[in-house]
Amino acid sequence: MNKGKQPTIKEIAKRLKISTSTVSRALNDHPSIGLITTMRVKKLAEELNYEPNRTAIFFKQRKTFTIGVILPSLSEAFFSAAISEIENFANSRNYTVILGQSLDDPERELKIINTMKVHRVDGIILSSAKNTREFEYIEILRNAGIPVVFFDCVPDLVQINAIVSNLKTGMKEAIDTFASCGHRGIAFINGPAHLPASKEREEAFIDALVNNGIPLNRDYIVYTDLSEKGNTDATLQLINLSERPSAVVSFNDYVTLDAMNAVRSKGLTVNQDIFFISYANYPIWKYMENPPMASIEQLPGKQGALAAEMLFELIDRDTEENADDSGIKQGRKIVLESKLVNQHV
Amino acid sequence: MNKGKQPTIKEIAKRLKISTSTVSRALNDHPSIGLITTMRVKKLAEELNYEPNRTAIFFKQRKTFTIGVILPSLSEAFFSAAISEIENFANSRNYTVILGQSLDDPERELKIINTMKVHRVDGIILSSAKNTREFEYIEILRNAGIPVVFFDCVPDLVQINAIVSNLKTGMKEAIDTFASCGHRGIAFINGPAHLPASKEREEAFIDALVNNGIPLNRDYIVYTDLSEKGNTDATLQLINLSERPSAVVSFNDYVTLDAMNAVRSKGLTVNQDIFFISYANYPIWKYMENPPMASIEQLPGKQGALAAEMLFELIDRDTEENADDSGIKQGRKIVLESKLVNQHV
DNA sequence: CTGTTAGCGCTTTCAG
DNA sequence: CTGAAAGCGCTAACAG
Repeated sequence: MNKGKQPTIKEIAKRLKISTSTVSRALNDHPSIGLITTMRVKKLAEELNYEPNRTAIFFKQRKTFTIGVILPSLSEAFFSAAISEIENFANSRNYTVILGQSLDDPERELKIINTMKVHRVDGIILSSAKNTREFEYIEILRNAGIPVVFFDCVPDLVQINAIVSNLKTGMKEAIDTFASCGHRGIAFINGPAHLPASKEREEAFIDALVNNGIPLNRDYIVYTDLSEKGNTDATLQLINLSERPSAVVSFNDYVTLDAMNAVRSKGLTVNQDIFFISYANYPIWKYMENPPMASIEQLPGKQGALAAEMLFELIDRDTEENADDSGIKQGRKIVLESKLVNQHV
Repeated sequence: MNKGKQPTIKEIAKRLKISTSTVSRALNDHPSIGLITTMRVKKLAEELNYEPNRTAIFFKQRKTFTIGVILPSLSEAFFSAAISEIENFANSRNYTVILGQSLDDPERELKIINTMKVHRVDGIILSSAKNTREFEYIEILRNAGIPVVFFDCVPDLVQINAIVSNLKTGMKEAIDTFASCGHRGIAFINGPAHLPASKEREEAFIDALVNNGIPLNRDYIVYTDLSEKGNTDATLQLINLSERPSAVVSFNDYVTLDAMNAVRSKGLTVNQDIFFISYANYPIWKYMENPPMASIEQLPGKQGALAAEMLFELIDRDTEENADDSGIKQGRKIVLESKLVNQHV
């Protein structure tokens, strides 16, 4: 029960009657240390059950081998898939992941970012809170020299690193699919208008309609704040139109779930009176008796992995002390094409 | 662009022509420092945008204000609900959460535990990997003086701290419900036999049958390894019996999802030919047209919060240096009753 | 190849 | 009320 009596290099040095620096070097396989000494040191370290005190190393090296991941919510399937892959990647590099959920609250987000800064994380992966409009933290982190990679919810700025998913390709496929099935009344339940993700979807929606020679009906675009009530209301708005649409693209699966409930509550039948396609983030369709017609896959796991990869590149670059300020890395963006998958029906 | 030129207490001391110790004390509101000095120090610190270097503090204080959370999977709803609450709780105490997913692999689990030990976390919350049979890490962590709280998947040992959910109450209610609806052919799709959680469920299942005067039919208890195939196979085993059961309790929602698919694939109808109740961990029933009859709620969020609470008690206790070894805290367990909820049908 | 020395930033006795 | 000095455990010039 050698409580708290963790051995240190000093202890090893004393027992071996050599200096601490030699011990340190031996332990780190420094080439300049003789093979025999190295062996002796390692052997004793083993015996004593020596473990380096990383807090000392962190302190000394100004590096923590820790990255921060900040997400709106840890309990949404999209994000848990992403973090799962991030953790995986980090783990393979012997990095540790620290975690924060913003709950889409900008204040909370800022607080988490500060905590992470204070913990001196080596980098941050961030999916911004939906309601964040001011991105002061970008400046804060830049000053602190902490690299950041965004994904999913990416601020509409140039000088940032991000994994973005091209929402347009998937939307086009969705509309094409609907059109080729003969649908003309195609509606769109979009998310909050201020989100880049909403704008992009909407543009793509309109483009795709035009492409298919379907005239745009403004009533067919409705908005939800993504709450259950918002989703339901938006859906009812569509259902109550004199000319009810027969096909609906929606912002994401959560919206679709509520929408389908609303549809049923009105005595209509999914996949008969009305068809759905949505951006995928909830992997349950295979279990539903009447799933949407298809999903636009956004590959959250892949996005997470790519974000991690990009972040580690930035970290490595920093570490290899590019003293020159070319290190002001211009924002780099990797685009991931969304695409239609899972023809459920 | 004061790159890397974070001000230190030394800097403040110099400018104010006082000693670093005074600065340190002032910053920490030490009572022995004069009000005026304290003010001056704080003011300058503010101006310089001083931020204490936590890595130095961690090093000095042998405390990292970080807890580790290790879960089998980050992408299962049950666990994301739990971690979400843990993060919440930790956040409110200004602690940081570091994260690891074992993917139910004992080796990986051990590796993560070592990483966390090395990062000197102040405590760990752990839901053990399903396949872990050897709990050497308990000893390791005890020696390292890192308190641990288990939840959900808890080793069957006495000297550990844990939040356990009493699976029996819920099972009893489930069987009672089935029985009161007139079901006599009640089956049980259990998880891997070696799990404490499976054993407990099975005991409760048998007890409850007896209680309701229903004779036990051994064929009505089947097992799955929780894979999709395992779930399907187990279900088919039941369906193919000469006397098909009319009601099924299953290990958890994921099992039920696959089971319901299997049932449908055989041309049977859920909630007509066969009824389901399962331990809840997947919040989607409200969206299903034919959900299970009810769910046995296990309150993952609450379990997480309780685990965090218990862990912080242990940490605080340690910190208030109970040098005496009464600190060999006997295992304490908090039991959470599972109960039947969501009468979906 | 190895030892000496200094120091990371902060806290904390011990003396005033 | 304040300062001087030591030290946490480790690394890294700089000397041999």
